[in-house]
Amino acid sequence: METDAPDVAELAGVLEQVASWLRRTLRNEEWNTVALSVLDELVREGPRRVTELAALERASQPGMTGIVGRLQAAGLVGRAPDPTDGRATLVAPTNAGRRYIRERHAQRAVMVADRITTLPADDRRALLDATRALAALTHTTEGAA
Amino acid sequence: METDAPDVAELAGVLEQVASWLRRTLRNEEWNTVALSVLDELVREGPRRVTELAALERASQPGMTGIVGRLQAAGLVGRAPDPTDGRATLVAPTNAGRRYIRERHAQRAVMVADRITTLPADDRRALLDATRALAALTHTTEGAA
DNA sequence: CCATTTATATAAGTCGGTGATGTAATGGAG
DNA sequence: CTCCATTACATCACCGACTTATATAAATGG
Repeated sequence: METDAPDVAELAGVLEQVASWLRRTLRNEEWNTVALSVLDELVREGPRRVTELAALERASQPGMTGIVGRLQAAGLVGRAPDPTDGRATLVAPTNAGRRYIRERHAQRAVMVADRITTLPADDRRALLDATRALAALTHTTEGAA
Repeated sequence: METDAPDVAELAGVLEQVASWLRRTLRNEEWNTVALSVLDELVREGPRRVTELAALERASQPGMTGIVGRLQAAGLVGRAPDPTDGRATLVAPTNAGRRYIRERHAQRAVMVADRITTLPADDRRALLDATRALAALTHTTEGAA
């Protein structure tokens, strides 16, 4: 067997360790992972309904209502009635929310950069080369079935 | 400026999206992230004290005692007194715990493999080539200061 | 052998989550 | 238009997991 060629199972294991490392390192005291993910999604993709957010994060609708409520109380998102459907509420980031995400991204970039500078040059190269592929990995196409 | 060359900030952003994707996709109903990480750590690295685990996961010691207690109640880990220090408790995985982690890793590998097969060949290549670098990224040397 | 420190367990309280349910708006059938 | 089923969101009651503070037991230093 060729022990040098990493296989998919090995990659899968490493990915989970990366997730675990990020979780321990980027931990945020004031907002939990789901709330941050919601805010990030809203900043990246624009306004969303509460139910859409709940489905995205695999959370319950009441749970998402609570998260949105806390984000709103902190001034990071706003609620507005959906003009196309009177039952729905559109959640959108405020300027403060966008700024918060921007600052968090900057901190995170610094942390990752610090870490990367300690790696050998070929590892650094491999990581940067994999950026696009990693992004493609997360662009879920789970609608296909 | 060269828009084609991904920089570190972009990589950092993508990494967080990978973490978010893994969180949503590999979600486990019966055990939370920290408990799974603890069990994984014990299987990979061997027995650990409760306090060591708490520090690793950045959790409080009582919180970790609870997690270990639930894992023990489910038969996935065992407690034993540390022969070198009567105050300490060594937590070690049981065979059932090792089997649980093995099965979870297998499921995870299948999921990642499915996802990867839908990617273009060069993305697949880039990801596999980055496996070692990603692993290196998580081998924290934060003791250095 | 007593005092201090260390490792873990227990207790009380808080916070965030879920399921069940209520309310308001939409949309199709008659 | 009226009625009814469906949909979107909010509210309620409850539960589980985490936190700080404290207790217990063992090690360590005089």
